[in-house]
Amino acid sequence: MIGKYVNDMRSFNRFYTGILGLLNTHILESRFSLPEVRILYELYHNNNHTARHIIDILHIDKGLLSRMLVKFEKEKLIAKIRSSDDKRAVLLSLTKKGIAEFEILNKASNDQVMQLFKNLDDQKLTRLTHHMKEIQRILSAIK
Amino acid sequence: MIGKYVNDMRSFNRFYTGILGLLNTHILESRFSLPEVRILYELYHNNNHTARHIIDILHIDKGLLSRMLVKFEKEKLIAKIRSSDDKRAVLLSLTKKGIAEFEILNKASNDQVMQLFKNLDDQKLTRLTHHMKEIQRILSAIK
DNA sequence: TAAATATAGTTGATAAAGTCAACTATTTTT
DNA sequence: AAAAATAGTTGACTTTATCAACTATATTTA
Repeated sequence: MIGKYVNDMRSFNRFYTGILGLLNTHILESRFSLPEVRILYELYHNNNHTARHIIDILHIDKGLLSRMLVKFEKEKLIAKIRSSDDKRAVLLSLTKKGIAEFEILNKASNDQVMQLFKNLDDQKLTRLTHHMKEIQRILSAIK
Repeated sequence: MIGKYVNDMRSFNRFYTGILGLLNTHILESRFSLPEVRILYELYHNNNHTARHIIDILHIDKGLLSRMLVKFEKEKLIAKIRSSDDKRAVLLSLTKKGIAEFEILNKASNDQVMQLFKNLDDQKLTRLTHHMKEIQRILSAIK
């Protein structure tokens, strides 16, 4: 019965919402909001994103994004360069300062996960991440 | 190296944040907010919760919760009864209307997951939920 | 190719969500 | 019995998010 699977997934979703909440607490103590961190992440890993691209990936409101980018620019975390291909669009990239800031956040996030792992031995971690990869693999197929 | 595991988990977290976002879109189209739905869920599954209990489970601000409960009461979704054991505390329970409303939401959430599952065969679903349960089991140990 | 339509991004007005501290009424601790 | 702690409410405020209107440029289509 498929309903059983549905219940299992929903149970997991509630559980994992708690885990994600736990891991996000430290970020909320930083000077960045969660969506801000996600934007920085995208820019760190892929230079010359456009705002549109970020909207598509993160499903964030374009008005909200625009304002956050203005804030980032004011703080000199990002640079905006108008695209020569499409003059409506703006190419976004982290500045050195932006990169440095992100790396601090990133380090803190790693530490946070590390903390979570501290009572798990190597075998458990191997299994844990194996299960995660499998879920990712299975669910990626449904796009 | 433990750093590998950390990266794997963080990759999964980003991925699964997207899945949860996808599944929550329909809820955000309902007349309830996400935390409101989570509260209704708790009350549906455990009668005579106190507000404190819900705060501990959902890590929600008590001011915010208090207001949401007022809203629920106005809409006759919940009933509040002052505890006789502890007269500061209030016991919360869903009314018939609250139960009915929750069941509608719950049905919609099930349908949403069902939709996600529609391209996955039974074997994949068995595996998927197996991995989820294992993750839940491993991570539950770190409390 | 000119007109209509669509898209990228910005801005203003608002609404919804979340935070924080002060406060009342109890209960528990010392 | 006084002091400290807890449950819940309320008010003031900040942060996030939503939505529509708008400018500038690109793309489509008649």
